[in-house]
Amino acid sequence: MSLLAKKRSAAMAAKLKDSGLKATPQRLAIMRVLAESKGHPSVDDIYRRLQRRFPGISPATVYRNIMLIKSLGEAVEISLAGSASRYDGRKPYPHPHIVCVECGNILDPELASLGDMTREVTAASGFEIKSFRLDFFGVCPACRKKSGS
Amino acid sequence: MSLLAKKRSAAMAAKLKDSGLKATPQRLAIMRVLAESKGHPSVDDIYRRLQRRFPGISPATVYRNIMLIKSLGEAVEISLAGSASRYDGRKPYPHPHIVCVECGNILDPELASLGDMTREVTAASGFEIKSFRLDFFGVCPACRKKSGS
DNA sequence: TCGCAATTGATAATGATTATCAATGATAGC
DNA sequence: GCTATCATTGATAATCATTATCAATTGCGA
Repeated sequence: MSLLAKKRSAAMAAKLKDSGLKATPQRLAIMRVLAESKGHPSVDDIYRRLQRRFPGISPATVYRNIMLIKSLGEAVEISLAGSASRYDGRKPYPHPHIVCVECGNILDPELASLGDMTREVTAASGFEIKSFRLDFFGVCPACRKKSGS
Repeated sequence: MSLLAKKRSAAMAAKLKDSGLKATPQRLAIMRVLAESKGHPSVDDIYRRLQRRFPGISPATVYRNIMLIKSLGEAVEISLAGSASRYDGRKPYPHPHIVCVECGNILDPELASLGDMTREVTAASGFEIKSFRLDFFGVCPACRKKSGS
C-alpha cells in the first residue's frame, strides 16, 4: 500500500468519523479500494474486487457507499455516456482525464495550461461555479497499435 | 428563424443528402429544432416540441435521428450524470458549457484561455485525441437570487 | 451490556436509451 | 408518373446503470 493510498484512506476515514456515520467493514474496505486504485474503477470493478473478502457483499452497498464518499468530498465521479461511471478517490477534486474510447482506460494528464478558467467563467457568466470537468477522449497508444490507426 | 439557424439547418440537410439516407419530414423537423434551439434541448424537449406538427411521432424516432445527426458530425451531445443528455446543433464541435445544477439551464461561455490543450494532451500522452468536453457546474444568477445563496 | 439508529443484502423500481419488427413511405430508375 | 426496394417510422419490449424499499443485522454510545 503506497503512501498516497494510506493518506487518502486515512483522510476518508477521518471524514467519515466527523460525519458521525458508522465505520462498517464494507465501508472501510470500499474506501481502501478507492484509495488504492489508480485505474479509476467502476462500481462493478470495486464490487468484484471486494467479493474475495466479503463473499456476500451487495452491489447496492457499493453504490451507497460510493455515493456517501462522494458526498463527503473524498472521491470524484467521472460519468461517461453509455457506460458505468468511474471513480477517483486519489484526487478528490476536479481535474482533467484522458479516456481511451477503445479499451476504457482512464489516466490523468499533466496539463500546464489549465490556468484559472473557473474564475474567468465566473466573471463572465455570473454563475457560482461549484465544479468542472475536463475530459479528453481518444485512442491510447496500445489501442492505436492494435487497430493500426 | 435566425440566420444561424438557417445555416445550420442547411448544413445538416446537406450532410444528410451526402449520406444517401432519406429526407423524412420527421427527420428534417428534428434537424430544424436542433438548429433553432439555443437552450440545449433534451430528446424529450424535442419530442414534445414536435408533437404539434407530428401528433403521432415516437420518442424512438427522435432518439434515432439525434443519433444519426450526431454521427454526421452535425450535433454534439452533452451527457449529464443523473439526467437525460442534452444536444447542441448550433455549434457541432467540442466547446465549453456552463450547467446550472438548480434549473438545468445550459449556456456557452466565451472562454479566451482555452488555448490548445488538445495538442498539449496529445503530446504528453501519446493518445490520438478525438474530442473533449469542458463543462462547468454551478448556480446561475437567477437561481442564486431564488435560493438566496 | 443494551438499545437504537444506521447499515446491509436482496430485490424491486426507475429512467434513459437501444433493439426489434411489422407497416409505411421516400426515391431512384424506368 | 409508376413501381420496386430499401430505409424509416411507430409501437413496444429489452437493456443497463442506478436508486429505492424493507426486513434483518450490527456498530457504537450511554
